[in-house]
Amino acid sequence: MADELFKALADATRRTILDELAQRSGQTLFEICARLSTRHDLGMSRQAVSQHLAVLEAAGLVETRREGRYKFHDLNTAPLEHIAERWTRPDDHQERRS
Amino acid sequence: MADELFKALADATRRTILDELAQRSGQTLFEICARLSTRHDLGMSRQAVSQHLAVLEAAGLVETRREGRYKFHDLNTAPLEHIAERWTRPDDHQERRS
DNA sequence: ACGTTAGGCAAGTAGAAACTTGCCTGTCAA
DNA sequence: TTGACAGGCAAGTTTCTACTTGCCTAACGT
Repeated sequence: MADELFKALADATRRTILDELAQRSGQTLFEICARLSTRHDLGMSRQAVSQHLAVLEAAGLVETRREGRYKFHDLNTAPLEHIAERWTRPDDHQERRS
Repeated sequence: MADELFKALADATRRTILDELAQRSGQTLFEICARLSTRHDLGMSRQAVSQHLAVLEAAGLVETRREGRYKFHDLNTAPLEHIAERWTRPDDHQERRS
């Protein structure tokens, strides 16, 4: 569960996609592809971006809604909020396996 | 720079090591190895743990001090504090490449 | 109806991780 | 000063991950 979040954040391209959605949420796959190509120097296939979005969605960082043939991607920052607390407030995260 | 931080957090074993140091900071490599073996089910070679610690240190999450033949590892949570802000306060992180 | 546009589904490949094994260096205690 | 202890370095292996290529489905416009 937390694993997918950290794995999703581990890739620089995925973090750039999050940046893109932070600036303009609700973009389609093709829009994101176009913006990554122009604004950043990421020449990547549509498939690559699609797979990245799938990883981000599995981590809960991106939510999608379909409308006709369009699929819009929205940023969800909620999973990011409590990352630090795991180690800054260690009492909350002790493993209780008794 | 930020890349090393997210890469460091991507691995579950490394996050467990951070948990361990959050509970008891200042442990040596052998102490961490022993505790990972007993408290968690991670049967790993000393080398593996050592390499994980190197990654965590490169990310700034662990700081070390040598005393004689002992090397103590301390947790540093500072790099964790502002992770979420990159996307929750997007204005602060726009790429300014003129 | 037909071409175009938006997106999905494998299967394959190249490179990067994680982990191991073996040996080597430095520190301390007896 | 010799042996045990704490740790480091350098391969090598295997597993995972990012990316590509090729084809396929669904929705829309004309």
